[in-house]
Amino acid sequence: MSELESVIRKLEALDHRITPSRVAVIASVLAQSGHFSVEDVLRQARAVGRATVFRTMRLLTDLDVVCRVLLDDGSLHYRVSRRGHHHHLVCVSCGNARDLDECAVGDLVRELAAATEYEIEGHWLEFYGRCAACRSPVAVAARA
Amino acid sequence: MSELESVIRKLEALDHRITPSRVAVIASVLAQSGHFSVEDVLRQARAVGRATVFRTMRLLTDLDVVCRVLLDDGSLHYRVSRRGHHHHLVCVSCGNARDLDECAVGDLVRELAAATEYEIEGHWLEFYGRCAACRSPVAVAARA
DNA sequence: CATGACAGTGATACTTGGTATCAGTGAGAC
DNA sequence: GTCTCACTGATACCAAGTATCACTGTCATG
Repeated sequence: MSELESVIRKLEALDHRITPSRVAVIASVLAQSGHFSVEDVLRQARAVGRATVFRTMRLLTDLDVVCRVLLDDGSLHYRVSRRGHHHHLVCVSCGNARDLDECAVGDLVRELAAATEYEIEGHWLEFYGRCAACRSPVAVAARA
Repeated sequence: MSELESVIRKLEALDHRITPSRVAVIASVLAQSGHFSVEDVLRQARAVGRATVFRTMRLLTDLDVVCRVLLDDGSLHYRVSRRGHHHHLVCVSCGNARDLDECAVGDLVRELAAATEYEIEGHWLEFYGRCAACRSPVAVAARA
């Protein structure tokens, strides 16, 4: 079963209709490498209305098909989500994002809950850095 | 020395002028309890132009007088910053934010850097939860 | 088949949060 | 006095996202 089909099954399972517009958006999303903005999807699925793209992105977010990535300039991007709760490490130079295998703040959340009497419901964690490729002398020279 | 004076000194030290508009914005910022939006400041310093408020907020952010707080609805707020790098725990019910004493992901950053060959430059970490007051039966009953 | 309900649609107007522009102002240097 | 220049407010603008609305395709029912 292709990824596209599997997303479509998810939609069907929740009584959402499978429409050409939705398929176009989903296909465009799945074709993205790394993280992408709604604009990227809009550009690739020109036939689909702006509102529909936003609506479909929200649907996909609710279905955990994509997750949101907060860039260090404050802009919101998306990324195909192939696992559950996790965090991202975003290269500020080339823009690539990689998923971190597990959520490393679970212990922290428990400690915090005990220390503060808050009931902790969620958290945002993103790391920003420079990937190996962007740190290599070649890349550095090319940028200069 | 009042907090206001101390902020003014910081500005002076960096050759920024002390103007009535800036003083009004800074006073309004310092008067806020917890986190606040630019709109809150605009509302309290009506005589000051919109652009100037935004400009001054950026100045204060650069000077570490305030820090930015990302709310769980994605909106950006500010908070008077009385220490260095730290994170926030925001109550999703009453909106109060508290500072966490230290950045708990320092070790994590070092581990990550070793594991991924990224040079890690920064991170965003915010926790969302429900504070003790908002979890108390009285508060729960009052909300119902 | 008719028809009615309704999820979904695209165009478009709007809102929100923030930035760019620009002519004007006031304080200090000379 | 006058020149410079940081700073100002008004305003136009921009990007991202949402609300509205008339329309469409699908499906269940009579």
